[in-house]
Amino acid sequence: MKAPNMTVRAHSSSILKDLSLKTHPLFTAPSHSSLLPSTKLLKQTHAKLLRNGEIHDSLTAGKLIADVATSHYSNLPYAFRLLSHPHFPLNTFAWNSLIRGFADGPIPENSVYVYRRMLAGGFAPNNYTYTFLLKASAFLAEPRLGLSLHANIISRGLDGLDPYIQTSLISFYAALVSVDTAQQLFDESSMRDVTAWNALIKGYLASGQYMKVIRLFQVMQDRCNVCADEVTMLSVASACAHLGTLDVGKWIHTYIGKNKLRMTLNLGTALINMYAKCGDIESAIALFWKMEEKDMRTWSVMISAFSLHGLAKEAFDLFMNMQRVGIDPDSVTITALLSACSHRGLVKEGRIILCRMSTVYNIEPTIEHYGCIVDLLGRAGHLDEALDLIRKMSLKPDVVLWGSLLVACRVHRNIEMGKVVADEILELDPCNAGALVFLSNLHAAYGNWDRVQEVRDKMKEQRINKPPGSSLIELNGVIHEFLSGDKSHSQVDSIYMMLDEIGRLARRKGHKTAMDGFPFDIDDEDKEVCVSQHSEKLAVAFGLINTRPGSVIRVIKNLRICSDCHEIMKHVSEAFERTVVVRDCNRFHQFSKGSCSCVDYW
DNA sequence: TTAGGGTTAG
Repeated sequence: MKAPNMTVRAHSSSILKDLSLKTHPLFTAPSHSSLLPSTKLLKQTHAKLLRNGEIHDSLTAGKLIADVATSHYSNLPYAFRLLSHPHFPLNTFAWNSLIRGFADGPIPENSVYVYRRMLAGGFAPNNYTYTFLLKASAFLAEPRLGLSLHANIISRGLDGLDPYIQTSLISFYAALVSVDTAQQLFDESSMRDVTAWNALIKGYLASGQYMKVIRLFQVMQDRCNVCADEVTMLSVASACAHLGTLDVGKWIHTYIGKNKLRMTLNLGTALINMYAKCGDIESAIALFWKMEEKDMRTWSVMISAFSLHGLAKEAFDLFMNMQRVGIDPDSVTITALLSACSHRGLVKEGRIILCRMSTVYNIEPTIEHYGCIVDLLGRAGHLDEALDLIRKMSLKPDVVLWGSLLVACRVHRNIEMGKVVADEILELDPCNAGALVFLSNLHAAYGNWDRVQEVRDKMKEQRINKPPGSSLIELNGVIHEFLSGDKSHSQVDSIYMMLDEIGRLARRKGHKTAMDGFPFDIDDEDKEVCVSQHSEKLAVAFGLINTRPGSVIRVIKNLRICSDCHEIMKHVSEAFERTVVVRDCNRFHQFSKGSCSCVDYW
């Protein structure tokens, strides 16, 4: 296959030319007394080879470079000096070893510099050389570099011969260009082993095409007779977690056991995450305690699982437990903990965690941490404190951070602050749908219909839309998706009849449609119709029709559940004697006997 | 004597 996008390739040559060896604080050669044991040994070997003259033997010298370059990245300048010595017997293996060392180190662009020196010295790169360089280009998030390397691979006739290069290219295209191009390369490749499949599947996972991940996993085994391995299962488990498909998730857990795949630390962690994200917290807990080995990620995943399910106390207990067994939290652990505070309104605890971050845990707060705190303070009604925190923090606030505060302003009906926040958002992102809708509703509330029209026109002109609400529900391993007001499902008539029935039962219990956040210039009746056909209601109606009485109905929603749907779900759980679990973009809501696990705080 | 695919929060 030819490298796509020739225009990019034409000017990408500058990437290979305008480079020099970059330094890094970690590259500073350690003083003699602080030499790592292995470094000391390497220097002794070097000295010995110099003394006995074996350094002039190309194979021996190459081995020394390889050992030095792959020992620790602080030794990379040492390896580079060795290789630059005028009498050093250079060979491709030595060059590759140095490229490999730099590609895995803190400054991957140095590997490209070494590659350029290798070419200038008249050495021909081989198939090994490009696997290291393509990895470096992925680390550097530099598509032009990868495309340029692909061009070199083709011109040297190395494409299509080596499965390692093929997979490296698939992986590079999936990560930095497009998964479609990766798929094209994969289709044209004659060597589709499990690693190539894994690279492709990972590409679909990274691009958010989760159903495709599961489909590919099936095709790979059923039609192509390739056995999945632990790495495949990691991607499939992650796709299940995103989709919330518990049945498929359970099936892959069984598949791992049946096919005797190794339950690695990473795979166990991915499965815990899958169970938690699919709403089965009990299985997540059971697997967590069953795992003999747990690393910081395993603990963090479990803490965030508790957080997602509104179990803040359990999240804090586990956090303490984690430290007791000597595992330090990282930035993700703290995010999970702060998010647990947010879901339960634990303002005091959240403030303490923020204070301790840099002093006790040695973690500098990032914009995400501030996001959690702003969310926590905002939801709890401490709007002034949240705004003050944003103004005082050393980081530049982003749209997401302001967005959290805007949601809080809407919930607590602080119109004045909401206006200020919406302006801040539009300053950063003039097309931000959330801020524009807020302003439109604000003008409508004051009857400024001209201004409303102005905002609406702008949204129309720029084709700005809020993402449509979508809900997923799994039935017998098949995922059914519903959009708001969806009439495309084959069971449309019975779904809408069930929806009417739910509405009747709810009204009998005194339910009145809650239409918060809706444009004020739509007729009340229209608003009611819109709300009554929200995607999660359609999914639950479908679930009620198609599942046996008493079974749990699980729905995954892409947006935050609205107040009306939240109330309706409570009625459904009571009237139909069903547990309804809804995962919205923030957390889980478990409705049972007329109430929700979030105790109406979300 | 070197190589490809890896889960987590927001």
